[in-house]
Amino acid sequence: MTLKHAILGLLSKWDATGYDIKKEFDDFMSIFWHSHLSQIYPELNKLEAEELITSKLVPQEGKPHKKVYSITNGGIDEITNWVGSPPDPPKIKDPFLMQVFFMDNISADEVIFQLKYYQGVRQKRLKEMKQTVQEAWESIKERQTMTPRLLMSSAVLRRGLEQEVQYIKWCEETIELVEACKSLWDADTSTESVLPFDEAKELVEDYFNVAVVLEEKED
Amino acid sequence: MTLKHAILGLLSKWDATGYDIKKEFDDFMSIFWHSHLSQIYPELNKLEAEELITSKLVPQEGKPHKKVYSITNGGIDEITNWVGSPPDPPKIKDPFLMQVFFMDNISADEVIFQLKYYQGVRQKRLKEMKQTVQEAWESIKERQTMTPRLLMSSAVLRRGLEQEVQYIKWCEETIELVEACKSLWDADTSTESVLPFDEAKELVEDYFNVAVVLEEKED
DNA sequence: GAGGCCATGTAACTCGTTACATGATTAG
DNA sequence: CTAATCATGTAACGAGTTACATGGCCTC
Repeated sequence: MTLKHAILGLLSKWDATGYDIKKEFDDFMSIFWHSHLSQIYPELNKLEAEELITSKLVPQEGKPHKKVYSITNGGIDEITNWVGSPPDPPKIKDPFLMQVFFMDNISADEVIFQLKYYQGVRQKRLKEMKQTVQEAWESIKERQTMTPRLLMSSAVLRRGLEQEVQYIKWCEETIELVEACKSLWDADTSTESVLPFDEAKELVEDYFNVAVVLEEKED
Repeated sequence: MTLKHAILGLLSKWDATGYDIKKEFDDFMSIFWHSHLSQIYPELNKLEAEELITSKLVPQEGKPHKKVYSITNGGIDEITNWVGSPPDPPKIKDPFLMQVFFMDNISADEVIFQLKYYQGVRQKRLKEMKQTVQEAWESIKERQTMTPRLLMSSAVLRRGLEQEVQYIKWCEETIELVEACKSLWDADTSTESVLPFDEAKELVEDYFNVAVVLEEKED
């Protein structure tokens, strides 16, 4: 139940409509959250019923009327409490990594194609994020003020950027590994694998070591 | 709808019971997937009805009977197809990053406490993963064979490890940043922020640069 | 004697996604 | 004239979580 906190957190910064909230999710919070309007609107009604937020109708010309929500004291309590509460252990779902895990079912060339394609997806995402961060940073420099709010969002944005950079690098290195080990896929025809085990072993160990991940391997 | 593929993928490797599948999820696939037994069992029945898998009852002594599932040709088609199909763009949910995003609502000391706590959570996870990988790697070296299957799982495991390493590093660096900018939190009392903007700016820019994330910043 | 492991499930509920429904304004 | 943006919602369905139910065996 965290959509609740995503909304309350946002409303602890500015008043907003459901539509605004959706845009904020997509623009600045997509690193850690996403949701549909059809989920946001009912949630807003629920939060209003719980008296954590209030709304007022604002008529507009040439545009549909809008319902602007504000947080209540109860809402502030709820979000402050949640932010300070023990974080849940991470529960990751990454369908692409799952596809990779099962890619022994397709040919080496197809594996490389998939990795390249996904690398492109992530590269595009990174580019967009970089632009967002850049623009945000420019406006901070103009205003010449730094606040806890800006500091914490910067931290989260950096985490988002570095995650993308790393994923792209991983794709790159994994493509190289598969390229080097391609002959393993044709091994069913001969009794012995075309690539000798010791060579493959070396390649995989190097692949792990560039990631500085198994330093104390030999002790 | 990917639980389906998680199960089919696994059964494309070995026959297994619902219980086995759950353990495999938790032990080797937790990097990219998780599920509850109460979700797995009904899904298995559904997949059997769709004739993508079949089952046979195996009675056991001293233990409850078990239902061992095997994949059918239809199941193989389904999983092969899915693995080769265009990957979905990532949709991440990271409640801890969301907490961080809203941590301007609590004190700098509490922020640091939360970051340290979560760093510990991730460190524990990394340690467990390292052990799993080490054991898997030992048994591969004993068997002296490398296959596409082993190669692709290594790739995924490395991604999991490096993700943890990076998250831990990020916690560390973010703690340092908050430590250095602590005085921003007391700024409401004085008109001018205790930490001058230019100093804060420097700190944040360094923080971004250690992540090698905004190289082309000045051009 | 308490708790964990093996083993399978149902029921109730919450959360998340897709499709449907409406309707004016503006940019390409 | 088509698509996007602004703006709010409902309905149906699918996915995921928590609680409940059963029961023997083994370890601390």
